[in-house]
Amino acid sequence: MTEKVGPNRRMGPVGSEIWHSMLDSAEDILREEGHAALTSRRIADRLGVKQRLVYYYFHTMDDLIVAMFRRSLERDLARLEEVSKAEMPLRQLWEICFHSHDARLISEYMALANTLVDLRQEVISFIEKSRDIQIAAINKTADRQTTNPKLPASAIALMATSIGLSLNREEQLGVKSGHVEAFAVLNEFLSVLES
Amino acid sequence: MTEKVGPNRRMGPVGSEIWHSMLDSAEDILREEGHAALTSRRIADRLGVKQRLVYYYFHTMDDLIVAMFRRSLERDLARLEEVSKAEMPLRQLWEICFHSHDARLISEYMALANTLVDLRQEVISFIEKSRDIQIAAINKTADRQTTNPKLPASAIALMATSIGLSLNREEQLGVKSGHVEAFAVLNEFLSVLES
DNA sequence: GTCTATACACCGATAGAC
DNA sequence: GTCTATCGGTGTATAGAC
Repeated sequence: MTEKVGPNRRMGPVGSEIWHSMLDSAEDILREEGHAALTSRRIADRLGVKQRLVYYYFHTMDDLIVAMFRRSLERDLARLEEVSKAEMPLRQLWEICFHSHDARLISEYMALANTLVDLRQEVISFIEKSRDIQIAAINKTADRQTTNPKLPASAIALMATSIGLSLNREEQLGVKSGHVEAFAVLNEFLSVLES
Repeated sequence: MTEKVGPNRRMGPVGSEIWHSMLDSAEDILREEGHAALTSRRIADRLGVKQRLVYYYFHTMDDLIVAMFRRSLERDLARLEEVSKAEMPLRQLWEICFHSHDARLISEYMALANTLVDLRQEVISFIEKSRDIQIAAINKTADRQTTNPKLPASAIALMATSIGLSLNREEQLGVKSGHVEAFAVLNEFLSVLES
């Protein structure tokens, strides 16, 4: 599993225990201290190892960031797919969308994606895949919709996700205006689709 | 207008021409190259002056960032207030929300606000003020709403802004799923409120 | 697998001259 | 108002030993 990179640079195995530990630490740093603190030295410090070791497991810091995002992306998609097998999955999907994501982490990834091309590709891929899962779930309940005219499933998926993101973000910031009201609207809509 | 800071540090006038030029450059850098490139040296380079001068006009880089955000915040709020004087301002408000903001710049500010306390305060203030303006505008058209039950203005404001943000961001990323459909839904809703 | 040691670039911030 | 000069710190990434 070891791999060569530079002229004299060996690489460690992908997916090993310490490989995961490093991504765990990186994620904690990104969430707790932000992108400016996400450095190879601080990751190593958290684990009690030397900085050099980070570069044994990841070619560059950019690669580490992409690997970190892709790992959580795969976990999230697996969860969405699992939940959407249920008879009436919309409420659970909404719970995942709203509760299981850290708004701060998301905003850090979004900013990083502006300059990191490979990460941007992963972000796009995640949005498209999760939307497809949501659309399929919403379509299961299409005949229960009472709005006139009926709303396309893709529009519902996009709008619900958008609102979830903002509610999440604003709650973390401490903004409250409109939140109770928006929750009520969404709850009513969900009740119509899933008794 | 000059002001003292450290023991031997003079400060330049706030609001002068070069003060604005520096914020303009900073904004360009943030939009085009991201937060990692937003340094005093690069700002100076863009203007053809020396790095030291940036610290003549701003105490710290954090102060510069806050000043930069506050300046655009004030411009935006003034525009929102101006537009909302119209008889039927909702379409114009929506246009501003959707078209006049650079999604990339917003995401950089959001990430910076995670770690920069003063910036976070400005962001919160902006969200609350702009929401209040929107709510007032929506309330003007309350009697035209046909949904049952009627949606609270604060919920409409939050939801519309959220969807606008996401549409904007996703269009810039290149994601298309659900966009045409969501636009149609919003357009229909706007048509009901403003013939 | 983990380490020491190191090259080299860049950053924030300041003192003080012109 | 703008400059030269500089300090101390931190970052990425590599070579090569144990």
